[in-house]
Amino acid sequence: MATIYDVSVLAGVSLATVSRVMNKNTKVSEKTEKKVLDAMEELGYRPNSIAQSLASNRSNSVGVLVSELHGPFYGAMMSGIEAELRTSKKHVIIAAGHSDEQSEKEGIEFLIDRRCDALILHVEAVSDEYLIKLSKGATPIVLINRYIPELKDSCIYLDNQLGGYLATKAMLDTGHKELAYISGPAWKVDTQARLAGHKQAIREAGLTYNPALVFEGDYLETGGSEGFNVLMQAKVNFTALICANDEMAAGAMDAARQMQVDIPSKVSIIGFDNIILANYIHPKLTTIDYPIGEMGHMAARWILKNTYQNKPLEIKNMFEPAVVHRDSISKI
Amino acid sequence: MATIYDVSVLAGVSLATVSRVMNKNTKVSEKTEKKVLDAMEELGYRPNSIAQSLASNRSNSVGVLVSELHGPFYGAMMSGIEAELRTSKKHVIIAAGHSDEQSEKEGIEFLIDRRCDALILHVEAVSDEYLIKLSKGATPIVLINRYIPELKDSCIYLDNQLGGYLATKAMLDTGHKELAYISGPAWKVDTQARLAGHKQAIREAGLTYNPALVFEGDYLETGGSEGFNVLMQAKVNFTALICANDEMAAGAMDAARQMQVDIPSKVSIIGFDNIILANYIHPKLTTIDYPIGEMGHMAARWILKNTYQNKPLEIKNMFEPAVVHRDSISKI
DNA sequence: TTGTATGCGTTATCAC
DNA sequence: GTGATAACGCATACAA
Repeated sequence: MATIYDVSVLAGVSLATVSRVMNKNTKVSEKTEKKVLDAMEELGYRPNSIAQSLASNRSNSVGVLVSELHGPFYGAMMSGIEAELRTSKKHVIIAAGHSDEQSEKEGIEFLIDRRCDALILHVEAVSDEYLIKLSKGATPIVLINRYIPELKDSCIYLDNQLGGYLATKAMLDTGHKELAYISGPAWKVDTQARLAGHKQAIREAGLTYNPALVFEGDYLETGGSEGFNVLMQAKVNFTALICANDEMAAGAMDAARQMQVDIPSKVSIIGFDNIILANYIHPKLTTIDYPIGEMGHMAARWILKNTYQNKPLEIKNMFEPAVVHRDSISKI
Repeated sequence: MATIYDVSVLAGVSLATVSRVMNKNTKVSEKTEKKVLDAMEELGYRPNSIAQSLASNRSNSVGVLVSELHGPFYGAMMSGIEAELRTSKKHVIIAAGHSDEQSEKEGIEFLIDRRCDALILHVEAVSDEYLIKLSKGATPIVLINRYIPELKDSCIYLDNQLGGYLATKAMLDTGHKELAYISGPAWKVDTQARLAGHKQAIREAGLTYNPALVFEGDYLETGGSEGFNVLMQAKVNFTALICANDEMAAGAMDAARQMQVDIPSKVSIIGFDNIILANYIHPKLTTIDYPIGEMGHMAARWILKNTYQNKPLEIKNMFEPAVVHRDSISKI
């Protein structure tokens, strides 16, 4: 592979001059520039970005840590990030954290060792303290889907409580008064926020919150089915079921079908996240839109602005969810 | 950040010795090793992988080019790749090609410039010639989901024709004789192979292939709906519909529901790919399993073996699809 | 076993 | 406007 040195020899200029025409930061006379460009062309020269990084202390890469690489949610997020970064010639290094503390920490260290210029983290298992300490380090970080007061400017998050509120409100507004709820794992912050929104809506409606109508799921389809079965067998009545994510809603719908419980005439269901699946199942799932792709874009833009000083970009930290009306809720 | 130099000073040894204890390739006395390790610990030393790469001419990173970052298919693939590579401390740099020739080429150059040790490519738009020429370069490449005779040892692919054959055979075996087919875009190689398998099965069954029963879709849900509608409006009868991928099958099922055509009693449907969606829709979609996650693993293993000389790993180039029986086919 | 010296391909700070 | 030359942080051939 041709190096900058080869180019300089062929062009009959110094090594520094070649570097200059590449980086366009210093004036170079037109004719020497042409000589250099021609030499590059002839040699098929491609800069070695590793060497560039070492010398400039900039890797032009941003590390992204997600829980899983598969799944519709993270796909949309990474797609948003990549699209935004690509236009600025930055690139993405990915790692998976698997929602496990040790694994998440390893992933983060891994990315820092690669000298990423900044990190976009979607982490669930590490503590706030760890992240706060991390943010004091040399590598800027932006948090997606997590809100930490001390780090609020670098958090891109959804108002999960509002989402839980809106989901519940959608049921209340259509006349439902007996509401069941399938939540995510209790330790997750978004689980807590969504449930808090649920309670808030119930309170505002003058109803009383009944823990017997809540089932703790796992954000997986199976948890949804299980939750539906458990709730049906319990001695509680409900006409509406709020699921903390779409996958559990799909599982619940499946369980309902097996029990011959018609959706939505017998039980109305609403999901959360608006993953692509929601539009495919039958009846099409009414859900809460989680603009994760847009949030990925925003996280990338945050980095473009704060780490690469690109432009005076507008940053929006908090995103608001909205109800996507489809066919899984019926009036009562 | 502490450098190898800082460590050497604190440990009272030479710079080279520190490097040695890191790379474990040369013998170092136990006590000096301990001195070094302690110094590293004390300084919180983390090797600069950029500098390592420059000096060793190894980036320990493999570039992955996929068409899209979102979507269940690529997610599963990347997940397989990352899992396999992570265990060997290699990392993944991703780029998206968007099924566009120019974009795919840019992505590839981008990854090569980053001095990836090897590339895993899922490309559709670039020509065989381009890839053959590329393979002669310094960076090893492995192709996923593409078969090029000249490059066969570095291709990890599915027997798409067999898949098309099996899908059709599944219909024939349950008594169907009037088969409609919704294909992908004609220019794609997997489209062609799947259709070829379809024709082969028809031929073997002693039936005649009727182009009027084939609709060219786009591998998207909308293409499936459109295809179903077009086929229904045409003056052709069919009791079975073979879709070249699951998304189109889902679209077709949706169109069928709107036309009050019951699946599978009136029309049986089979998909292709076995994306996660197939298990969520109703009726659960019978389809052809595409072990893309496993193939991602294998591609990564190929690189571990050929580029990093890791172990005597077994490489399987061709994967065979299999029918996943669910609920969208009924006997006739 | 350990140390010295050189190179990897750039960028950047000086001079001129 | 252009050219030397010193970093950048590490690996490694060669000595000792």
